[in-house]
Amino acid sequence: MEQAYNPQFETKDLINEVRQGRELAKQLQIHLNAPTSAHGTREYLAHKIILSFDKILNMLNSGTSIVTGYESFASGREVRVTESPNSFSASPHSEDSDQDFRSSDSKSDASRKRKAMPRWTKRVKIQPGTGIEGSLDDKYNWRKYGQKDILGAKYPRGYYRCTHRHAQGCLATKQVQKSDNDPTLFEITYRGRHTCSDQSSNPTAPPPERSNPSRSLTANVRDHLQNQQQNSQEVLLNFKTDLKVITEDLDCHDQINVPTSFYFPSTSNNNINNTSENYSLSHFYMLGDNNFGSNTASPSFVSPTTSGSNYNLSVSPSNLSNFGGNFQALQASDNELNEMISAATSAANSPTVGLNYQFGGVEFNSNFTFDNSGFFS
DNA sequence: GGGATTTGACCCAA
DNA sequence: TTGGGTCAAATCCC
Repeated sequence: MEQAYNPQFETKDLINEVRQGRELAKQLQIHLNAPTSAHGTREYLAHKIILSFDKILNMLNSGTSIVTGYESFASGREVRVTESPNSFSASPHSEDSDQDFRSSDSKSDASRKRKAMPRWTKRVKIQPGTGIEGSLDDKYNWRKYGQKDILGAKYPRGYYRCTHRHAQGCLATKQVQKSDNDPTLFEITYRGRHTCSDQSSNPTAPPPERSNPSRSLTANVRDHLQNQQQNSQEVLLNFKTDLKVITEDLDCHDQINVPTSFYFPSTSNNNINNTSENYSLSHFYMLGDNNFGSNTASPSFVSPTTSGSNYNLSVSPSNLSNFGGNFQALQASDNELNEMISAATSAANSPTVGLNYQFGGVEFNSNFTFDNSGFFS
């Protein structure tokens, strides 16, 4: 069983705090658009917002799972990545079930080893009709070893282990569970890091995985996805070139959660007006570089395919820095806020939301701080 | 024939 | 006792 999320706060307090933070962000938005607004006022508002975020984090910090960001491979697929550094919920055989791994260690040792396995969860949304539901290609070779009907779940859970488990002793496993409410949404829980030679170039980052050509996506579909991702990254690079973020006045940069990069999804109604001094951002999503520290699980941020956001943030690049990358909060509607809180406080339904908080479709990770000096360089 | 998948049985922590 | 996780034989597929 998952370790229960233990909210040491009242949900209403958290909601109030988030709302207060949003109000502050809206005020900041107004000041950002007002040419006569004093710089000190903007800084004060930004500082208050950060304090509000810190307070929210303190409220949420009792959880066990850490949302490390989003990962996107293509339009139509959205991936939320969460990580739980230590697995306290593993079932007895989740990692040492094979005879090969039972023989050397005692069961208690194996259990401790298993509990130390890193565990993280992706939520992958796929487009219906693309034919990738069964594969959910994630670039490692997986072998299915079981399937179980889970109590209360509409769909069975599939159990996969690394194909190289026997040959190379790779202990990585994953579980694939289709969402009850949204059949296009899959929750993939990974356990253990790949130690096989088939791993990607960054063996310490949990999510990177390699395809299994024999039963995964067809080459055409995969190429299509990769091309789309590449196109997105080109957009990103263009934006990074055009946007210069000044951080010299940012006095709280050491605690600000900043994504690795920003991404404008080409399919949404974002409006990037490069011809004017300001950038009008109706959808300002974040895309990661997968190059964070070895202890983070692919802290990439992706574009959830939300649309119709009620808030259009118009900022100049220099002002952008004063908001420290958290301006996504400006786009959160009341409904979104309620959903965020609901998700963060409903451990029974979503055991991986421990430190999860989300603004306008982007989740932030309390353990994930980023020194933005040199960011966008 | 060999590797992958299916599925009923088994194990064991809660 | 229950239910999640895994085993392993049977079956499928290339």
